[in-house]
Amino acid sequence: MTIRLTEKRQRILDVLKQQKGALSAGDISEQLQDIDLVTVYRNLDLFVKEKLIKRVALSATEAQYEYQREPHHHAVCTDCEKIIHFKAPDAKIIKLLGLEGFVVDELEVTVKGTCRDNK
Amino acid sequence: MTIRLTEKRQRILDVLKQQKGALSAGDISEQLQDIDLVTVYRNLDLFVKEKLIKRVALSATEAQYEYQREPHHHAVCTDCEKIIHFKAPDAKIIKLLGLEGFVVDELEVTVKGTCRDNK
DNA sequence: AATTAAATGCAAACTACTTGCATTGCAATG
DNA sequence: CATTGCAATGCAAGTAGTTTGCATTTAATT
Repeated sequence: MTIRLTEKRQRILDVLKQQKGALSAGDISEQLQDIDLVTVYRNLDLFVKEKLIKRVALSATEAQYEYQREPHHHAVCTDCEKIIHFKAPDAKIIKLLGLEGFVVDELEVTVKGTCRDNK
Repeated sequence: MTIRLTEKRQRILDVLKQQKGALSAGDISEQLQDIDLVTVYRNLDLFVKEKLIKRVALSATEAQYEYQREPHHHAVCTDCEKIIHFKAPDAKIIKLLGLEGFVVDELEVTVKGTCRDNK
């Protein structure tokens, strides 16, 4: 399946592309006042299916989406709420997990703690 | 701060304690018909603050809560939606992450993939 | 027993998200 | 170039999960 990259889709995707971190549907809609929120939702779903973006579960209250650059993980600072992106040796970690009878497609590491800024 | 363990709180906590996996507020409310859903929500929030239970972001549509036994991680099967709990050598993994200037309090590993049952 | 504060329930509000349906836009075909 | 058809969008309304306000009950303290 290949998707049609309409002008509105392009612009929604651009907002995510320009953003370093994650955005909610509402955040995106605010930046694109002429595009209906419903259209934003529908296209975010589509982009996730197409693996152009990723839905991340960092907020408890709303879904957030990130443009899919190289895969990476998240460190959430419980003091300042800042989210740090980092890479890790995924293959090594998966080996450490020792999961028998489970084929890993995707690894997601989230750590909570405090960043140096809060000392 | 220490909390008062009322009868209803006890019963809400018991439901979670008996459950191996995670439950939503609605799930719990169904099992405790005489306790108002609002009370369930309020106490779940309280338990999370008290670190008696943990809020996990495994479902996209609703919050789920788990009784806090030993810390563990989750493997989500994308075919059958089953959630497998497993332990991992957390200290070793944290070392592998090489996070400079970030003090890790909590490690959360989630993997997505397929379990043997779906072959 | 009287006082006070916390816990609970009910109704209503609020927020994130989804669905139905009418309209518009676009692409392919004759 | 007009016609057909389907995909994309918007609007309004609906749904689901969660929160808030307020009155009432329960429980601890004196």
